[in-house]
Amino acid sequence: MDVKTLCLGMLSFGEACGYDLKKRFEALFRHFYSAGYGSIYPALAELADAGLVTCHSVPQEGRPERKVYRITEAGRRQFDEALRTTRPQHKLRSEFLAMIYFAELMQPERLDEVLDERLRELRESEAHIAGLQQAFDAAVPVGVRFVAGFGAALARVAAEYIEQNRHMLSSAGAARAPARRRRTGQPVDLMGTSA
Amino acid sequence: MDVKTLCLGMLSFGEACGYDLKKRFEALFRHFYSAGYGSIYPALAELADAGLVTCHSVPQEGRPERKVYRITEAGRRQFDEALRTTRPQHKLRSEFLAMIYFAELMQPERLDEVLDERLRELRESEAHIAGLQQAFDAAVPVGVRFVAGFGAALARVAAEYIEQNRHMLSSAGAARAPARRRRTGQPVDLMGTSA
DNA sequence: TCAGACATGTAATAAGTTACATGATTAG
DNA sequence: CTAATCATGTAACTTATTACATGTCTGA
Repeated sequence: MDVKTLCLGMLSFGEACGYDLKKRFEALFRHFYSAGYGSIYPALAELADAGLVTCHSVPQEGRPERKVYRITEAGRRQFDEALRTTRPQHKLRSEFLAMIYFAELMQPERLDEVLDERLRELRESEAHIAGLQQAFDAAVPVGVRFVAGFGAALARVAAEYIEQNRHMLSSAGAARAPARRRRTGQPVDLMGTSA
Repeated sequence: MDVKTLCLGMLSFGEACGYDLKKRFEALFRHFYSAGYGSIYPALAELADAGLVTCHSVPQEGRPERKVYRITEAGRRQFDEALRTTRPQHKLRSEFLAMIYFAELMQPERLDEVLDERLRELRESEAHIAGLQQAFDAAVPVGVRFVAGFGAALARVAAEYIEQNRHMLSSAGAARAPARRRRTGQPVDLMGTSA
């Protein structure tokens, strides 16, 4: 599911211009998918070229014109096909966790800074989703509800985990382990394969 | 934190060849970071060019030679710098959630298939991490423990969420909502902005 | 007056994934 | 005999990110 397919899917809920789509992605997909103008506009142009959407320009007073895109029947078929055949991946790329992995090489202040920043982002994400959920009415598709709840659940647990376990990263534990490794000079058996 | 920096960090725990690094990434980073040979080998070559690691070839009988990489002092400084200054992002790209977002457009069987597949992957991830954790001994760095626990917590909650909420995606709810939209012909207000 | 919303796009760049290419050994 | 493990790499491809480019209106 690339940005192109996602735009197609979004348009199946109703017409929109590129700017609208960006806002919707921002509001609803923020916690699990990102898409900037640099990928949305080219995607819409390609969809139009392929006849999967139509585009009509709407001039406006005092603002730039809107290019409103609407999905075609061919577009709906194409999206349906994508839903049936695309393998839905779920990929996390966390430089945060990668960094924490090396916690013992970090300054305690830096470590706190990184953890606090992540907590702040998680809290913000929780609040954002809570705001969305409050605005949901009966007509909101079940999938939209489901993914919002999913995001809320993950953010809550991630924040709790950090709060409840960050103590193990601080001085107490961090001071001993590296000392031991420096004494022996042996690489750590990180996978338990040599034991 | 790109693959290059991550290789540098891994090498700070002990020397290794590209093949080893791949295995370690696979074992320890699998749930939050992916790196294939196609990114690891070029990364190591660049690190060597920059003098951040040294490389010595070790011929072996009956197997291809190993190119063993060892981090240099300059390399340690560079990695330290990266830990101090890199902004640790945490990015999820979930085509799974994107697909579920459109659940009402999916065939019930396909929906089940997708949910079951994700559950299977989550269970596998949980089992994999549990295996790692059992092999941990006292010398395992605290950061390694922390990220393993983090992954376990997230996988558990994700699986629970799916199991406890998948019912809302099935026929009962899914049948009504789209009907309403088709009757009115109005785009759904997905962000609660027009309410 | 100054930031932010509205609205579109292109081009350069970065980065990773996939496929290709090779080849011996070993366990089932 | 067949698949997996060991071990290295390149090249093409796909994709998204970032910076650039432009300009008005509105609210604080």
